[in-house]
Amino acid sequence: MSANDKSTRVGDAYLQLKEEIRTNRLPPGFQAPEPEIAMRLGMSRTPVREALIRLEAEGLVELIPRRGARVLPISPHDMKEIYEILTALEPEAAASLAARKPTEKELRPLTRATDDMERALESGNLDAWAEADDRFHHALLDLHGNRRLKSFVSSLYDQAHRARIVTLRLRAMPVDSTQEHRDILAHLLAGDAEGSRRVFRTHRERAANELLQILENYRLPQL
Amino acid sequence: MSANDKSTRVGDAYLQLKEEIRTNRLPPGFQAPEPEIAMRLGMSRTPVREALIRLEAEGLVELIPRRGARVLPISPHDMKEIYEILTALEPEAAASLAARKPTEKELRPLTRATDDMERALESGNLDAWAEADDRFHHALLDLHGNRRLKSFVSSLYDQAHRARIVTLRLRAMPVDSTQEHRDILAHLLAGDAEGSRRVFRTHRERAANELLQILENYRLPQL
DNA sequence: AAATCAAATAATGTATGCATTAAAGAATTT
DNA sequence: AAATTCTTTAATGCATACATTATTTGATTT
Repeated sequence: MSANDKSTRVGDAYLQLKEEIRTNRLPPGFQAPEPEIAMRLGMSRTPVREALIRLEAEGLVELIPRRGARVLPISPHDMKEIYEILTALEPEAAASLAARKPTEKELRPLTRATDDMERALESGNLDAWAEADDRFHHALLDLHGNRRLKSFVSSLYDQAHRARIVTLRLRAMPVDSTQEHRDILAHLLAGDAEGSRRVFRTHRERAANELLQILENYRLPQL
Repeated sequence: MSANDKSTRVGDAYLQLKEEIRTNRLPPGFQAPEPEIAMRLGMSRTPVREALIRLEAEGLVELIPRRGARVLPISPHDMKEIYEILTALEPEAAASLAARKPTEKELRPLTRATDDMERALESGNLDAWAEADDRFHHALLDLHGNRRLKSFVSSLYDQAHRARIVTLRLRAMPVDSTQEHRDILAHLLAGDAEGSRRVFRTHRERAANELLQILENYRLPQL
């Protein structure tokens, strides 16, 4: 998960593998036996194995008995599952955050993230946009404070990440999405729980539809 | 998680430790170094270690560098976190299940669980009641079909389990709760999405309040 | 007796060894 | 050539070994 990653081999293996999966350097479907992975990472099988167990628990990897570790591909069905959960959780989190009337200062990280999204949009920097988008959602979870919620939702983000970076380039500029973040922020600032929930929910539903539409149009059954 | 637990030592260690934690034979706060646990389970450290990593990922155990594994206690704050998430997820799941108009036959497991809860209530068998209650919630998740949702919610049940069995005995018979399950079932049978959501949500909110109330009244800051 | 420091103990993190057994490949039969 | 059986190869699951280092114990000093 996140605890003891200070400078142990397990922690290194975990972080490195996770990053390589996120960035598609280890593409979906990639499969390799433990000894090979261990060799690539310059360590013995033991720490690699432990890292893989953690990655499996997070749904990024599958450990197949005699064939090694496999990077799990994401299908449209997976994305449906993920977005269905996000649609239930995030609007609720936004609502309860709004309900406790957060100060402008508290919401600063969200404001900054939204500003950055707008800036990135203007300059057409999609990577920067995606990064700010991610930051917005993570900051919201941080403010909300429910540790379990944050950790679970984060793992869903991680799972969906690859699909998102692919589709990001296959569609028009995310103008709506950016505007929706601005709206959510406004409702949070106003301490409007119901409004926050509603707008966030719309945001997630629209995003999910859009993404699934793209996966379908471009016939991407597997990412 | 759940995949290869056929008859490997890791799988055995995992299942056995999990069960001992659930049933308080390894009580909250219990701590022991790996070699000791390995000895108790009659195997070497290696498989124990791997099992512990999985249990840590599920939030049941904490691995503290030089002190061994610790069974995580559940505090009222933890229960709040857990119930907050369940309150967001389960009603939503019920609603979407209702929306697709499940047949009476499909809902049979829920009916049976509800019947069993009523029977257990009449005969005053609290353990049977708790088992049927659990069964109801799991069956709902199965019907709903979202694998990720089921696995996450299940892990939350597991975390909360100990607190629930303790409080079960510290309160009046769960008459309301049973009735609420009957109601939820009726709404599901009627294919009433909004009704299902509403009733389930009420159910969760009431249950959460009740439980937290008990923890507070009996001064149980740690379970 | 309290405090300080040194030696002993023990737990972890990791590497390595090894038996078992699935998968791949070779050899044989039909 | 296809099918079948036998060999070989190699990956896993687990045990074990070991260096490192936190913790405890014991000795020494004040």
